[in-house]
Amino acid sequence: MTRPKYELVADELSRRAGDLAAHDALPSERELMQQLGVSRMTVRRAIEQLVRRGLVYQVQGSGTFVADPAVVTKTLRLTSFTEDMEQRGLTPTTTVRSTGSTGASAEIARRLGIEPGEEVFVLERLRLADGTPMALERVHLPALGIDWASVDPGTSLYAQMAAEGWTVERAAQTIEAVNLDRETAHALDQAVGAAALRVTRVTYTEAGRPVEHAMTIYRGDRYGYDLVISRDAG
Amino acid sequence: MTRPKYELVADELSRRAGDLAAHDALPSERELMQQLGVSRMTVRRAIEQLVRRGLVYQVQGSGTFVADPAVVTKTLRLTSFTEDMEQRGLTPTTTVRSTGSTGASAEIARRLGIEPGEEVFVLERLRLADGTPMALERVHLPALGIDWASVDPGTSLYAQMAAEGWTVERAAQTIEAVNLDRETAHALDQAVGAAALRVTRVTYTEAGRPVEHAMTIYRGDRYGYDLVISRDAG
DNA sequence: AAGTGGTCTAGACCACCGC
DNA sequence: CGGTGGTCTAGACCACTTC
Repeated sequence: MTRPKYELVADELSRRAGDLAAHDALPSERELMQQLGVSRMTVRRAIEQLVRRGLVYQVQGSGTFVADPAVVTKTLRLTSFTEDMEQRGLTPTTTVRSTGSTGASAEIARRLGIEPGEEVFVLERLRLADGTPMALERVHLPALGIDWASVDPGTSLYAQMAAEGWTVERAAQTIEAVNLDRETAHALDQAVGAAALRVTRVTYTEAGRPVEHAMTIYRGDRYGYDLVISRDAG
Repeated sequence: MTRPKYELVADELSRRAGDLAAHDALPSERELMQQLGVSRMTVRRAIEQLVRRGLVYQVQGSGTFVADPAVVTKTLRLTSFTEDMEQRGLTPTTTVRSTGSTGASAEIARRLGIEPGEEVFVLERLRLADGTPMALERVHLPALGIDWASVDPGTSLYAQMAAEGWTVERAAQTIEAVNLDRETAHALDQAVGAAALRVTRVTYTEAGRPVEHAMTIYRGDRYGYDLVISRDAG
């Protein structure tokens, strides 16, 4: 399975765009076909990727131009805590506070698309970055045919699911601001009442099957949520 | 300018998917070409849109299937406060607290890609939903050749910019949790120290030109930030 | 009028799935 | 093996910008 041609073309164009100044024009699509020896559709598909990354922009009747690099390419991606921290240059670690099984509450069952009372695996983990507590996370996992009790809860859950054929693809999140209660404040080494971000996430496979419900409390003084959004909806 | 054919096909397929159950298969691409009298590329382009919206998913060698509808299609879009509230079934209003011009601070200048001290228009607005204060917003606008002082600050700034040829396309946001200070708490009718969301946004045109810097404080007890994100980066 | 991106066609071959 | 989606070609015409 070699890389498709349009990705190679995208790489090449990405390199060229890097050598140009903002708002400089790239060669026209027809010129690129000849230079690179590919069809126009392949050129267009490559450019389409760069447009989505915010690297170039197109103007009908005029041309394709290098975008101003200020926005960077920090597109919104579904990432794990581990990836997230590593991207910030921090070393992530995890302390497991508790594990176990329970019957799903009405709320959790609704969000996971299962019946209330159905068995779910519950996991509470403290997430640290460079040894400092950053977040407290409570995860609910449906059975999925996985023996969660025998899985090391300190490792990546996504990797475990992937090994069993469940590939996460999409997540719906709600971000809220909350004041820390006594217990959570203590776990995060914060003052009671300090502001924190509560992120509630339901993760889905490509087919829309919910495979994880997670509620995470992030320290407000150490964590911010960065995202780039665009006007169209795809 | 009629709607392109692939959008009509996407509409038709969207209708059909609605009549099917989750995980039912759509007709194959080759069958759809014949049924709809279009080429395969047009069919694929239509399906591509539906995949991005999370409505269907494709499995190579197998087929195209209706996704489980639980995720909804609430994709992340760049919206205004007005659109946002209306989507939640609330009536948005705005109170302008102050307007004026000033020299850009180093931080604001950096983010807007202008020189420190360069003139920016500053606008502070209280945003209400059904009469209840929801957010306090401080906006910094670069000149852009627009006479901001003569613009009604209670209306949509994006609409004003669009009228002058500046189309917003993308925004970078940082979401943080903060405890309300005395002044802001008073404006939002909240207790001092209550948790709130601080959203700092820089808005860009498609070409990457910054056209707005906004810092908005949302009441934590009345506002949550919903978003759907996917694994790939485009 | 010439050149650009936007849409669309009619083919082809490849990689993968399920029988 | 046949059928599926994934990639790719070589054309064509349209809508738009620029001169």
